[in-house]
Amino acid sequence: MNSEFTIAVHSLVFLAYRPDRMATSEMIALNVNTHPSRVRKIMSCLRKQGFVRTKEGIGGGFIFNRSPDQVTLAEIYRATSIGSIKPAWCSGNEDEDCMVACNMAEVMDQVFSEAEQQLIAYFERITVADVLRRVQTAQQFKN
Amino acid sequence: MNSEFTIAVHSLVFLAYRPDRMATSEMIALNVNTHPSRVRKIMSCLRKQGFVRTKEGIGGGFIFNRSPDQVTLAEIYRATSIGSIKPAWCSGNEDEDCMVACNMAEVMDQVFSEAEQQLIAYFERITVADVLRRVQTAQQFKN
DNA sequence: TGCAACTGTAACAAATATAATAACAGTAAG
DNA sequence: CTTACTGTTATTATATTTGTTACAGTTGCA
Ligand code: FES
Ligand code: FES
Repeated sequence: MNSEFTIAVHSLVFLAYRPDRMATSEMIALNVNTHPSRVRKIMSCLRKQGFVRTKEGIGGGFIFNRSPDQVTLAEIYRATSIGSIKPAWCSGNEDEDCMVACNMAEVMDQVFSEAEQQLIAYFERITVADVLRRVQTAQQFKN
Repeated sequence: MNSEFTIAVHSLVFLAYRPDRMATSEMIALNVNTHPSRVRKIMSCLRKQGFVRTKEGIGGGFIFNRSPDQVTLAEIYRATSIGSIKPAWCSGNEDEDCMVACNMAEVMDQVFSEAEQQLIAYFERITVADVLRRVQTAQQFKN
């Protein structure tokens, strides 16, 4: 899995945390620890799916467009990283004269696809608000 | 996830498929479609965990050391790829003066770790023998 | 005993994927 | 009309993954 999912979740949690639920790509990038351009790219994706809206021009930025306790990690995963648990590399060889060589790629495809469904089912149970609460809990344990 | 898990599963299914449950790294590599050296590296790992035993020297190779219907994908995953669903890149920054920046990495760690448990729970339900059966089924649908 | 066919392991090279950065057009506020 | 922002693409740097080579160690067998 690449880290777009992580960045998307972090960005939304950060927005949820802000009183006005708004921040610029620069502020988010600083918080997430990456480049503003990368944030914009991923947020642009989240905008197209309705998670956030954007305001261009001066005083603009990204604005959380839904309720943090309604947005699940499953939705974010689907929006940013669907298919990413399956490795790009596939085993086997269709030209080989062996049932295993010819069909393993397809079977592993099924397996990874079902595995991803399990993952999504788990993410379904966690909202952005939950993650923010976990952050608060983690913070408390430091004090 | 890198593809060591895929290669390990494929190799064991291939061994299970063979009447004598034995094959050399060259035969496996041809079937899997990779380099014999890569197969040896991964099989060496499986040997240390008792999935296979090896015979060096002439007429040697890798031998399935357990019953294919007793070996689950969960065990293979744990042996080869534990921790790999979590991306290496971590968001946040401990030095930042923000609760979210400081704790997201830890929280996402938890989330990915729990997600991986779900994945493993699913893999627990699939054996090498099951995968071989799926291969056979996939083959039938081609005829 | 010596050759041939294997595994075990490490080192290196090539290919690919990921992340960072730069650049610039478009937009809105003031 | 300038400033602060997003949107998007292109490029570069870095990290990861895969392929390949090399060679020592092991075993069977003529
Ligand atoms: S920016 Fe990569 S999936 Fe949206
Ligand atoms: S060879 Fe990579 S985990 Fe075993």
